[in-house]
Amino acid sequence: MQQIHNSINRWYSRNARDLPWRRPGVSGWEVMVSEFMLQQTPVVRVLPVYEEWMRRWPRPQDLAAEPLSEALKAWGRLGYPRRAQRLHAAAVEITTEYNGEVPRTEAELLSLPGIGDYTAAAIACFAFGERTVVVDTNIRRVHARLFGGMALPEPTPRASEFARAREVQPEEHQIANMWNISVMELGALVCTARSPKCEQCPVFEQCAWIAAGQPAPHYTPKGQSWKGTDRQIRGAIMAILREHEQAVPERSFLNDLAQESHAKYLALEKLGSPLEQRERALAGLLKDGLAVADEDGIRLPS
DNA sequence: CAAACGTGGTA
DNA sequence: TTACCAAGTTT
Repeated sequence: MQQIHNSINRWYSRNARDLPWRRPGVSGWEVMVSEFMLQQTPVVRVLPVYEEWMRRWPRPQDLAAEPLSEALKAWGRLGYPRRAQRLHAAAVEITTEYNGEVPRTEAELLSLPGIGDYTAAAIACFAFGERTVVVDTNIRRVHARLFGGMALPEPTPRASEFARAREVQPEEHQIANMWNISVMELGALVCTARSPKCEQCPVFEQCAWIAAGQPAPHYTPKGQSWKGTDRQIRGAIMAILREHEQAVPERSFLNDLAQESHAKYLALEKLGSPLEQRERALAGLLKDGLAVADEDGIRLPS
């Protein structure tokens, strides 16, 4: 096992990407912002938004002082705007409850909005050097192959996976912390979901999946639906709201846009979604607090 | 616990 | 072109 630890950590030291949130001396806030943005989102899309975000709001209290609408606009097209909402809410809580300092323990981090098991462990480890067991989709996949001999991990994480993740960790604190990021990076760059680059893998010789003859996945991925979903309509509505400083009349979203041909709302018009669905999507955004309604119409929340 | 939640690149 | 996938969290 120690050989595997050494191989992957050595691989990381030579192959790790130079990312802004990995620079020596980064603040807890920098790591935290990166982790929020990286949830379900590729690094290349995060980079430009992250740079502008940190330039504008270098501390939690800087973001906390802004209305939510500014955070949602700066979030742009990163996706899952509720992450921006929760990051803003977390910044407010850090400002009021933690004197503007990002907490360093997993338990405290876990209590903040938008921070679950993975993000709490990641911030505690990467920003503060706390000893944690980080388990993300990359690490789950590497473990499934290297130790489990399977092509992919189970669709939903099992308790046994977390137990195994703890068991395979190096004993020494510093080595274990590097192991967290090393395995994650290996999964992101080499042990990828589709067409893994096994010829580049530092633990090819020890891999249980290779030894088993690279068996195919024992299940077929469920797939994420998108076309014609409420999510698509919500995204289109949010895109419109981000572009309008003033409230947008509610009827602009609910009328038969195809016939009225409002050029401004082309994004919704092209979707040709049923009225009922547009109503449901808008109601969902209002319920989630990602949009608000007043006498003038719909706008981003202050 | 399954489902909902955005977006754009890649095969 | 369709489908998968990317540093998950919440309900």
